Amino acid sequence: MCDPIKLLIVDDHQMIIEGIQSLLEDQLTVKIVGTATNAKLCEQFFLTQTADIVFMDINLPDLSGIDLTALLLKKYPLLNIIALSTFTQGTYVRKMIENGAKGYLLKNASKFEILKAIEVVYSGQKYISPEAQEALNYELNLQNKLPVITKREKEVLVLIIEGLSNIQIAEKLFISIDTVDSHRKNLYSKLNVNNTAMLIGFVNENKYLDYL
Amino acid sequence: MCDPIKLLIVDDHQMIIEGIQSLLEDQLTVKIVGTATNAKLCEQFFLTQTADIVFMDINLPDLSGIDLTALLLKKYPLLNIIALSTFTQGTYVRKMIENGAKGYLLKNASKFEILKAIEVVYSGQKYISPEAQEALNYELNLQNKLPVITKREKEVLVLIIEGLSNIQIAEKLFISIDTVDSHRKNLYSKLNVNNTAMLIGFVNENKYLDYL
DNA sequence: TTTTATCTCACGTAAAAGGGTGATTTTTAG
DNA sequence: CTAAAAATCACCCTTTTACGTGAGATAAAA
Repeated sequence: MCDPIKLLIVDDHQMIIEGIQSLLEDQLTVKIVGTATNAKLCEQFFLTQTADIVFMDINLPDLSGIDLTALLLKKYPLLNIIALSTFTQGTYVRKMIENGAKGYLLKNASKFEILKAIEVVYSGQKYISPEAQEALNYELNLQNKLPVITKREKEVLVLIIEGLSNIQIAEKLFISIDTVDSHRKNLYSKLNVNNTAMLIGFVNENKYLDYL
Repeated sequence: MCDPIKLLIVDDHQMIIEGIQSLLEDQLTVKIVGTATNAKLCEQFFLTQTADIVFMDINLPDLSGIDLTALLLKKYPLLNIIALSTFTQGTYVRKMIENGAKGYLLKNASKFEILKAIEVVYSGQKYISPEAQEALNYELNLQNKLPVITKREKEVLVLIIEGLSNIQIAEKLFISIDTVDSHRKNLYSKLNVNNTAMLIGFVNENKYLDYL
């Protein structure tokens, strides 16, 4: 018989760690070799030990799981990281996968699903939970449908949202007021709105700035 | 020796339920008499059974834990409900306490803190975790410092945020444009901003509409 | 009852936004 | 290298905001 799969759990919630341990304690094929409640402890773990699979929470106190994933994979490219999240936010799923995570699990996952994720990822494939996959599809779909704006337009957009007038924006970007006005008009046109409030509403509703 | 304290866990995350069970399984003073992964199942539980303490997650799939707390306490006023949340959002803490919850625990609570919360609440007192208390204080503090606006001003504010012009707002509220303009001016003055974008920015940053 | 807050409306002015059109330069990508 | 996209600027006109000031009507609180 082969060695059990070495699992590291990174999550700042003791309950979650205990929950996973409890769910997996009778499982001989998986062994929890460590737990970390923040990014720093996780990094320290890898200084002396290793793991086959990492369960990575998205929300960590010191560093986001998204960034920690990128950081770890830069050092240890062969690591199998499975995201562990409370919410099904397409943006998170997308970013984790982009950063090299091999799987995405929700915290309401059943024991069966957890084991499946571990096995699938350990065998070299990806495992994304159905809800997360759906959110990801929705996200990618939405992303394709969202209007594309240019770099400069984004700069102007951000400043508009911050409450600057066209004049102030012009001063800040060292361009003419007319140019700012042009960018503003193009934004209105592309995002299909016709005043500042609607512009900001669009950005908020679609979390538009996350895409740029 | 007295009977163990009957505990009901309401949380849609299997890991959390398992985690709490695992943390409390060697504890003879507490017995988990049920678990519910949504509001409906929780209500059904109380049709046939009862509990001394309820661990109530804030984020449930069908109904928020905040609303479910209010609903349960209307039917069973003597219930001891302890909120269970991932995040320390002052608004949540405030609303749960306002709705009659007897305690507030974070999901990164230790076994010791969980037991303490159960005991304190069971003895008739309130238990709010330090972080939650701090957030609550901050919230209440902030709340006192936030400008007060009138009912009508709020109506106008909401419509401004939705992107309506003064004219459209005037039509909607059956008042003159000048009146809308007055309300707008008063809003700007009270919230210390000087254009629409800053107004919306203020509302978003302070989650201002939650207070009204 | 009397004060106070709220809601209402009006007038006027200056600044800014909203909308259209067109044109030049610079960058980027095929 | 060349076509397309992006960024720049200009001018026009209308509408809307922004800001000030004042004031009557009504409802709530002291």
